[in-house]
Amino acid sequence: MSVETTGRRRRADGERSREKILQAAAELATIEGLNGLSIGRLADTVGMSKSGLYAHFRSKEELQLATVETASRILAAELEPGMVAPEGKARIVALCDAFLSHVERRVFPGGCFFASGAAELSTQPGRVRDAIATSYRDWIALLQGEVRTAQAAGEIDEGEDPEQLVFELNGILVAANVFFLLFDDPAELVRARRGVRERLENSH
Amino acid sequence: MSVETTGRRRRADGERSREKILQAAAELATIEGLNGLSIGRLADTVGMSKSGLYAHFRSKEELQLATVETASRILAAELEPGMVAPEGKARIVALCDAFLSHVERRVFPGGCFFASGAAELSTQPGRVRDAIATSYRDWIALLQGEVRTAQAAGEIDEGEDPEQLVFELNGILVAANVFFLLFDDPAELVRARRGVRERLENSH
DNA sequence: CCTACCGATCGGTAGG
DNA sequence: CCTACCGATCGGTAGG
Repeated sequence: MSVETTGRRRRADGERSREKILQAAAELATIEGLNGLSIGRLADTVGMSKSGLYAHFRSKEELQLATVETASRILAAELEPGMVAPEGKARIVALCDAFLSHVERRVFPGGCFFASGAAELSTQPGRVRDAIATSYRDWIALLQGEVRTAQAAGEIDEGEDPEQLVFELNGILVAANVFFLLFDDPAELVRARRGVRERLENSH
Repeated sequence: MSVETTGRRRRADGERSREKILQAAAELATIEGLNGLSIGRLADTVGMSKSGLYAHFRSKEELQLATVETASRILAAELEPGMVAPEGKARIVALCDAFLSHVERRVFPGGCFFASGAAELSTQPGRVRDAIATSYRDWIALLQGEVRTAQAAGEIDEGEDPEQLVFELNGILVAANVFFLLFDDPAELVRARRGVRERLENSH
């Protein structure tokens, strides 16, 4: 076995270990918060020493930023069933359903990672807050693009303001997330699915 | 000056001091979170020693519970302009406007105390979480009552499900709160006011 | 309401 | 990736 092979294996182990840490961090952060998440407890969770984590991330902020990135990839994978639906109105409904499904299945135990992170960090300036805001802007821009596509296809009235419509749809999703968790009641998700559909019907 | 008078004054001083602590706690909690709020920093903020706070509150949980109660009274006072509007549809609009106004004026620097608290504590069982859930239920029940009154008066279609309608209105308010803070953009509040009005118009 | 203190835990570092 | 450690801060208490 050459030195090169050993080197590759070591690097691969490091990658796997890093992924394991970030997966746990993304889940824990939706319960403890991104600030409440402590490196000591995270280390215990993944069966590692605190300084073991510092070998992967130079500071808590670096860990938080990598965690946001990981959460972003997890959410993108969850939204994939929506992204493969026919563009326009159908895709908007499928994206909203995929979002609500990932909340219901508690992919993140504390609900949507970004709703949780936004609520916690919206008043705390810094790189972590900015990363969350950027992810949210991307999500909103994605939905707005689909609204415009739907308008061009005649599925949604040209008189609808895409920003207004997406604000309202997103409001339904955010509310479903927080009240599903607070009241532990799936009826909130049912109301959200109905709300999304009726809002889109009323837009044509 | 009698002993009795001194006793009364001392008690009044204690009350004022307690109110000062709780006012600061309610504001700080929307930035640091109800868990992130530390007794040491809160003591510094109000110019008192840590153990001075423990003379008022036996534990952090007691302080948190008293803080939720204070926030509830602050919010009720903010909603008063809505409560004095004519019952039914007008009161619903006025209540939503009063809510959005208190967010815009940053009565709590981190936005709605209960949205912030719900996002933080919805997955953390305990008395504080329960107190926030109860306050939210009261708010929702209040709006649902106004919807039924409006239906009885013929202002809102009898076919509307009050739970569904209030879920959607509340969704607009929750979304306005989080995105106004995250993007620091008053346009989110404009969209919320428009969304509330259009949703109510479409219900008749 | 204060000073003085407790054990536990925080983020982070030295050195290997 | 580890052990061993740092100063700071946490919630909370003793005693006044």
